[in-house]
Amino acid sequence: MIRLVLADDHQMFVDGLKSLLEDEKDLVVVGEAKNGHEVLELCDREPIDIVILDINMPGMDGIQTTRELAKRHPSVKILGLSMYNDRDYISDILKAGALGYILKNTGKDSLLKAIYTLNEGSTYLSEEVSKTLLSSFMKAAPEQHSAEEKLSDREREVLECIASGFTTHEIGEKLFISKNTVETHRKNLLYKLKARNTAELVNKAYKQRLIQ
Amino acid sequence: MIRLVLADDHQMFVDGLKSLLEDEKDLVVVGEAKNGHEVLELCDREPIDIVILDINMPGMDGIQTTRELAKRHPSVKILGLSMYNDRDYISDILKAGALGYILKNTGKDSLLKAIYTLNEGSTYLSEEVSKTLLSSFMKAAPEQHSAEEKLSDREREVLECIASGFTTHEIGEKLFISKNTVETHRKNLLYKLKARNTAELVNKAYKQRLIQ
DNA sequence: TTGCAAATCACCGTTTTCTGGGATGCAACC
DNA sequence: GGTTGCATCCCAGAAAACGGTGATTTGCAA
Repeated sequence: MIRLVLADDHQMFVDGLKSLLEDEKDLVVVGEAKNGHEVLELCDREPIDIVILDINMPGMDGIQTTRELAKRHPSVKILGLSMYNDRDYISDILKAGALGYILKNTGKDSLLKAIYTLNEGSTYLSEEVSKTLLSSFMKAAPEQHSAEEKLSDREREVLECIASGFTTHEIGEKLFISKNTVETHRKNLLYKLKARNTAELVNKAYKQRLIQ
Repeated sequence: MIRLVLADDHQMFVDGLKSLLEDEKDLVVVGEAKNGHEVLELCDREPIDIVILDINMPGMDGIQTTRELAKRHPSVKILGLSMYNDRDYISDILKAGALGYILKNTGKDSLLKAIYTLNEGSTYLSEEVSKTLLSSFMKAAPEQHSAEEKLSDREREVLECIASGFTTHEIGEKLFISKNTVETHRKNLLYKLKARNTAELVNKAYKQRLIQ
């Protein structure tokens, strides 16, 4: 029996969801909440498997609630729910500790699938959500070809050392090459990334996701 | 009927997986690959629903393959597979365009669940993987207060200029202060962020989200 | 009012980076 | 068999960063 809590400030939505979920034999809704504080109280009081949490709630919102809940009750699985297929919402609530995210316009099937998947500790993101998150990931890493492909393995290695704060001499010792060689790599890196000095080099390396 | 491609450089593993998957009536393994190039060739030749891809392959590895595949055949769903529950692996392959990630030590059930979930375009991360990713997310935004609050406005301003590649002298002109002052700010920045030189300074500034 | 922290400026010697050369061996590709 | 890219090594002068120390002004808060 999976024990659920529903949290949404629209009572009618909660009622609908509740009736829908209780058609399932192995699900039971043990509590409802209109805001974050009520969710935390419910979870403090009795063992809960999954909290289905609207992101947009008055007072303590879904993100904050998730963060606090993940800290106080790490075993409770959190399913984020929202009308908006918004990259920042998705990313924020996942970072805060939610295991899944679905949109309110997705069907019953998707919701049930999310619940059962979360119940075993895995992650579920519905189709549209996956797409949004991926496309933003892809955008975040634009033309790798611009520079990434132009850097040799050795150059990348030296680049990392430079960013880590090692001097040319230290890098030479670390990689068992002469400091002159390291200087050459450094020169080539500056040229390839069009940077004026090490500071800008590290900056551009970050922006082009060559490090971290 | 879901059309699969299996990619792993260990033939025995591929064979085992294949026999396991073909017990399922609605799955068919239409190709096998030992490296990234073979995967791309297979997907160029015929329509594929899901590629199950080992991350650690000789030659073109799983990450690169995913990136290229996502570009050439966006409709193909990619399930990352690896022995290692490594945050960087997981995050890299998801950023590259994979929809799911499971570990080789997970059972048949989890694999099948992943396949069916991916097939409808949703995301699947197995339990351990979710935990790893979450714990790293949680760690990724720790004490911003540690340093952020300690930097003065002026220091932040100088920091940005340094990261942009301006020299001390140039920054002085830009901010209408003496280059000596800029040097002092630079020194204080190095001290406060515990960096050994500008390169590490910019690096740490990024990691602590002080810039960009 | 006292005290502290931030911002400003200064000096100076040492270390490191930056710049712009030149050079060789090796492997892959055409 | 030639070209190209990579890694390796060398040099030397100019520019910048680094490290230490000290000082003044200003503004805010205890």
